[in-house]
Amino acid sequence: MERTLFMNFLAARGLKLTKERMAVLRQIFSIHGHFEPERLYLNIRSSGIKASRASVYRTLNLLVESGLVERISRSEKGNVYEHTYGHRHHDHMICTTCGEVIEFFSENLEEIQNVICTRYHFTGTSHTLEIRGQCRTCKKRKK
Amino acid sequence: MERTLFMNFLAARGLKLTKERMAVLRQIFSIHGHFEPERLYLNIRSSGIKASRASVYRTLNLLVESGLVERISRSEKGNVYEHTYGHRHHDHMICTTCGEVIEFFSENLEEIQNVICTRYHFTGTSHTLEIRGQCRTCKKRKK
DNA sequence: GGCCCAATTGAAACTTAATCTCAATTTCAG
DNA sequence: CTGAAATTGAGATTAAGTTTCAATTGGGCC
Repeated sequence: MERTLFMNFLAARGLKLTKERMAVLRQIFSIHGHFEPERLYLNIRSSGIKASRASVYRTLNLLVESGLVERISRSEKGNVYEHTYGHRHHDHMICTTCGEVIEFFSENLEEIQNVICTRYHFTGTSHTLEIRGQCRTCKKRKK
Repeated sequence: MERTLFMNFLAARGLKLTKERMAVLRQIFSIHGHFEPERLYLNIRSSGIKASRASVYRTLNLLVESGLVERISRSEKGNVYEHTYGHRHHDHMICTTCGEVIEFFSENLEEIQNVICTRYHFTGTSHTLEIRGQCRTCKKRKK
């Protein structure tokens, strides 16, 4: 699982397996869905493990490089991440009022992108689609 | 044109039409394509008009609110904007090898997104689709 | 196990984009 | 033209994220 993959990644780079790095990894994969670095840091803290903000950020970057975690957006108040290992690809809708993130997937959308790539002789390897607007709740509230 | 639209927007809000705001507007619409706030500020400066960074940022936000300008991404080094008025909406393909940016538009893609939004009771106001991969030239070269 | 050294850590300083403060200035309705 | 309200600029402030560097630690090697 992700633990082994991360260990292999570290080994391949001559990096060390520290308790701080393990704590970050464990915490990230225990979070269901999106998270911000600060929340990650606080979660780790409140779980009794001591790790500095610097280490949390450093490990986060390593995890992104390893492909286990992906940065999915930059909000007003910083980056948002999610772990990708064990997660099917999906896109996001983001409510600009409350910040809620809705995940969705559309086979149709994927297919059309392939068609477009072919038309432009482009070899697509990945994509990010972010739809911004208002979620049901915020839309109602505004009335 | 954009000038009139912006003036109407300001008037509707009881805001004033200042030379600084006009300078920002003029500069933005003279830039073909994407720009960053800092570049905008420097351009205005070097064109002889004096306007502070604060005013540039403040006006930029007003323009986004008015719908004349759109923030298209948040890069490592700040936000990237483009003016939308007089520009048809489009998405981007980015070659990860050479950095080339291909703009494209697909009515199909737009429609499917509307369908998805409806399904999730989400009121989409804008979106960003970025397809990463290799352009024709780089693909050929790699062989 | 124990040695050794490169990698890692934490605390605090730093960086950078963007926002805020507030006194002085400017706009514009009347 | 006048005055109230909005705006401006310079510099202070904020906050996310990175860097610095001395002290600590992991892990290959014997």
